[in-house]
Amino acid sequence: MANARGGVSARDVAEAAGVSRAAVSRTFTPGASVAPATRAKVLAAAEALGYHVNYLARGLTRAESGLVALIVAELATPFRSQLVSALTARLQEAGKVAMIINTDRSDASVERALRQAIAYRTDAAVVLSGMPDQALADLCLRNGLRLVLINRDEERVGSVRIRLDDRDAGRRAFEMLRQAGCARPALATSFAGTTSLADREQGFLAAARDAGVPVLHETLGATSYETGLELATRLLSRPDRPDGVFCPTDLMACGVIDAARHRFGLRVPEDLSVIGFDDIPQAGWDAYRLTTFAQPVDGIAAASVDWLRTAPPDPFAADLIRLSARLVWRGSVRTPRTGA
Amino acid sequence: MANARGGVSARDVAEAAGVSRAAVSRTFTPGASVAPATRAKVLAAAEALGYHVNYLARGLTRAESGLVALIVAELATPFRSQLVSALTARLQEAGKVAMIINTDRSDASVERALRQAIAYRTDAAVVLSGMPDQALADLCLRNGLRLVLINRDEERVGSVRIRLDDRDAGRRAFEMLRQAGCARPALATSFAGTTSLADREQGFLAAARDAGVPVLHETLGATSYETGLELATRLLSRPDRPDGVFCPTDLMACGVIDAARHRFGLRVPEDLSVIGFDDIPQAGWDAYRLTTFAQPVDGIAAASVDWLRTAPPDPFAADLIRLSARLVWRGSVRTPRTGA
DNA sequence: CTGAAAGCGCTTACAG
DNA sequence: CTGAAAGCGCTTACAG
Repeated sequence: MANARGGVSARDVAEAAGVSRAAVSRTFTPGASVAPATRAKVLAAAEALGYHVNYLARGLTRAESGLVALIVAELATPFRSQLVSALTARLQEAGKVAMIINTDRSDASVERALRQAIAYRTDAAVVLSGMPDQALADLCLRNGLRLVLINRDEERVGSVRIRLDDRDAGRRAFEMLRQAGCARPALATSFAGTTSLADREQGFLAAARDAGVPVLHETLGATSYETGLELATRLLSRPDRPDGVFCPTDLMACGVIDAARHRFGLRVPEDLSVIGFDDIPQAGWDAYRLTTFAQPVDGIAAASVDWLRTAPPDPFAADLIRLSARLVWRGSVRTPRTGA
Repeated sequence: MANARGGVSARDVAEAAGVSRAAVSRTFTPGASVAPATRAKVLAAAEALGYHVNYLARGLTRAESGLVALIVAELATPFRSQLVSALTARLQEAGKVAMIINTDRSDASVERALRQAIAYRTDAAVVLSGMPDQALADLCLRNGLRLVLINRDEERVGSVRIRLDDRDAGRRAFEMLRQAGCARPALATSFAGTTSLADREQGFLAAARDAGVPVLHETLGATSYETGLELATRLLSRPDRPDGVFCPTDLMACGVIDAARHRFGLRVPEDLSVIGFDDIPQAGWDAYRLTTFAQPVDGIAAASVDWLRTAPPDPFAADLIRLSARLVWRGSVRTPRTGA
């Protein structure tokens, strides 16, 4: 009981059990060779004293700390919190523990977050928001931590990116609107500049171009419910009112639906078809029944943790894992049958 | 560059700067005395090498690790994720970092979580889900970590509980329904047995008893949207159909509103008044406009972190901090004017 | 299988 | 203000 915070250490246990400190260490190291009798004595003493291996000290001698940093902005958002939850669970299964670091998405705050991760010698940092430049990524590498970039576009040597087929989903969204008989499709976008968002939008626009159909397009604020509300208000106030709209985010789509219904007295999908992206829980609620693309949240988490466990560290490779967004058909898009 | 994971250490910096390791340490210790010139040399060398103080090692010598464990189940729920987000932010402001540990709320998993926190020598554990028994709490204390119990009822010596005036809110909910002219008030509860939930319900029931009004009461499942849907379905199928209902959770309230509207064709609040609790973002959405009690999420986070910073550790005291839930009046309860 | 010893990267009295 | 030294709590060859 002689350390800085008065906890119980391996030495206390060793004394109580009448063995060496090494024997205590071995007892708590899977696979180490300890005689059953020794082991039993150690375990008994440890239990009696309330001993727990100090992972901080262990992290100092071993190559791994067991810590993984999750770098994220706006954690309270439905999609974000689902992803963090899945990541935390998967990490736990793999014997790691998640440390969460908030950012505001600015370069400075992402840098601060990463430096924090380095200081704690986390085994890896999973970036959900913002984007470190290559110099920062190199700094991480040099300090022995691996980088997982989720839904980020630019490649960084020594890291893995996990991406969806956003562009393709955007195209499919357009096709669905066409098949639903929408004559005036619209796109509601935000100023949040992440590439996964941009890809969804580009895909939609490209498909429209190919089909020779003009699209009504409004852009505003963040990817929030409130933005959806306001965007719909603008779109639906136009003389050439759209009859179908694709939102790169479910939160925006919920806002669009509510504005259409409650502020314009429109019916969804009869008067306006709406397609979202993410498949947050609210998308399945009776008030929305939103047709949307589901992000494979658990698949993303599993792929991240798997890569960390199995991919050999390679400071020159920039890995890429592509996952698919699955269409979830609910009631917010007209079917040809229900059609106007 | 000689450690287990090949990172850069204070020794490397000391060599490069031509000073002692102690000088490097002092440069990164606020308030330590270092000559400006020495400091400058160290900083330059550190920058060039990409050095970061190893917090794991620092945590070994100092009394604090800077780590705080957040122990939580169902992180992806709106209220939970808001609280975790606020806690993380406040902790960060205080120079700490949050480690999140998932539980399934069972005693075994809470114990596992706490032992994990002890192993990492976190400065504190904030318990949002489940409840450690006194023996476990003692184990934490003995290992130098403080306990913050949020919305938990039983007191634990050596910890602080942060509680709301749940009982009172329950009473107020009943009064509101009465004033709205509801003749057949109902209570929709879940089987989730936390005391804050129970207190809200008890308060409601007690007020009804005092007023001599019988209350229709159904109980089911978890505190989820789905439970709300099902509970409303049962309640609204009864011959003595309620005209007002209090839900101890906004998620349940959203389910109740959706069932009333979309499955029974009822109007809210004209046919059914609904009151929730939490004030999750969705409560403010146009589809719900839910009248509810707001949990002071940031206040809870601030109080937690403040206590950690300022309350002197006392292994015999069981502190209690009471916060108020603020009524947020929106449109889901009839006003006497709109009344039937 | 076991213990003594060295080492991981820090910090902190202690002399100077 | 500065450095040598001891110590925090572990793990891991190294002998035995």
